[in-house]
Amino acid sequence: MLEEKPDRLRRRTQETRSRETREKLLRATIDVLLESGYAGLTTALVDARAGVTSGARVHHFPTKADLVIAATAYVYERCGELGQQRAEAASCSQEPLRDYVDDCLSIYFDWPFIAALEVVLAARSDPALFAKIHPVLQRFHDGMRRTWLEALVRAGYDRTQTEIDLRLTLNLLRGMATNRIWQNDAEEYRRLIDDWLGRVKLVRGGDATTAAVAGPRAPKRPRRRA
Amino acid sequence: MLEEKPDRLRRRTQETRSRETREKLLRATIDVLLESGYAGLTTALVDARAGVTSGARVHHFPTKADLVIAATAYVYERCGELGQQRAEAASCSQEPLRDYVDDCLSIYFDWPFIAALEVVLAARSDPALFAKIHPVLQRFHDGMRRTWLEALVRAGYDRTQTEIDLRLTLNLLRGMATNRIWQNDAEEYRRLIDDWLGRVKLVRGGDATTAAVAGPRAPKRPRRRA
DNA sequence: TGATATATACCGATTGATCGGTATCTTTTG
DNA sequence: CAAAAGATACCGATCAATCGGTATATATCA
Repeated sequence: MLEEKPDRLRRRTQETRSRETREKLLRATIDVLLESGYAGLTTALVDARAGVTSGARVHHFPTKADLVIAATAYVYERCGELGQQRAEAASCSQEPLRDYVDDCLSIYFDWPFIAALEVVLAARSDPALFAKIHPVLQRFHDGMRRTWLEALVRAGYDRTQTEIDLRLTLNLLRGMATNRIWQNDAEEYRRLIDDWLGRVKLVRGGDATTAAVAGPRAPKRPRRRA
Repeated sequence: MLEEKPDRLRRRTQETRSRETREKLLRATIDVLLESGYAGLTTALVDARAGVTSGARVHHFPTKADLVIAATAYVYERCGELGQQRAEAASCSQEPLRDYVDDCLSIYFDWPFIAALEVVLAARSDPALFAKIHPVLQRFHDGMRRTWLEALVRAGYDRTQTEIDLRLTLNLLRGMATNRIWQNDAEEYRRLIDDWLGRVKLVRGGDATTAAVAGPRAPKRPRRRA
């Protein structure tokens, strides 16, 4: 009864097997979270989606909470890395605040926001879950804010004002993202965002048509407050 | 066998009994929704909170979904009425956009938003629930937008620009409200809102210090676009 | 008015299904 | 072989909904 599996298919170390199963489970958890919500997320659904038995799941993630937390952290990690890359690229862009918006949109107008919101809302009435999820969120948001702030400062933007601009922009987009759950009027969002970006330019540079466009090339600190 | 119940306690019509029970159930549903979330909302919890038997609940609201939908509509109705009153009062106020913000805050920075978000997010993955909840949301938002827009126009604001301002403001506040679920930094929100209101004034009137303040007393149409 | 009929409100035990978690056994890897 | 990984069977708790029945209010009519 010798196994005749070709060598190219063998050589599966335990670490590899383990990692693969874990990843399948995490991805499946996100999928189910998006499709059925936290309330509809059952371990059986995750097992089926991942193509894994319940025993395997329990082996890696003893409880449902462990699974959800790990999945959320997994998502945020990817998003954080992506954001960092984009921020770096944006620091020598023509319109870095627009790049920030685009980066936010890729999170808030897409599945990562939905997944996170499902978990956050569930954690609202589950102290144990909240305690574990809070540091993950905190870390991600602090990192993103810091990364983008530095990138914009490097591009010649005023630090104090930009800090406010970033926060306003983020909350504006987050509000739209929340609304999008039940009403997705993409055209309206686009118009509002354009209008908003126009105002930020106006306030920053004093003149709408020249200031921000000059941004990176002429880092002469175009400040102006109140 | 004459009944000697004093007259002041008798005369409970069926309609009265019915209304009382229904209202107790709806309030209890909101309470449980806020305390335990949609996932943690069980009919037994609602029964206990309302001080009503399961039979009574079923009689008025056959299914859990019926209960939740009715409760949500109940909340939105109250909020809509309140908003209408506030908008009317604001049309002859010193700073009506600030009044709009305050009205929004009373909804978004308080329990109505939480309750609504729980339901909306649940409805996201429950088509039947979604179909029933969508008209309720649509109606409320359209009403509020229209009410406040007319109030501000009456106060002398430019219609086209104000429509955008209202939408931007709403989404900004909604974004903060969503963030508040897991991180409540009231002081930061206050600063951001002030900054935002300052910019809106700036754009509208051309001059930050005079334009909007002049609003109601001198409704000389302080328009000025682009 | 008062007796009767009917409709509405309410009760609570039960049920069938679901779900998270445990316990145990088998397979794979080192 | 030993230990990690994975599979299978099962348990106890929970929950939404059903259902047969009682109590109260209202309509009908003699």
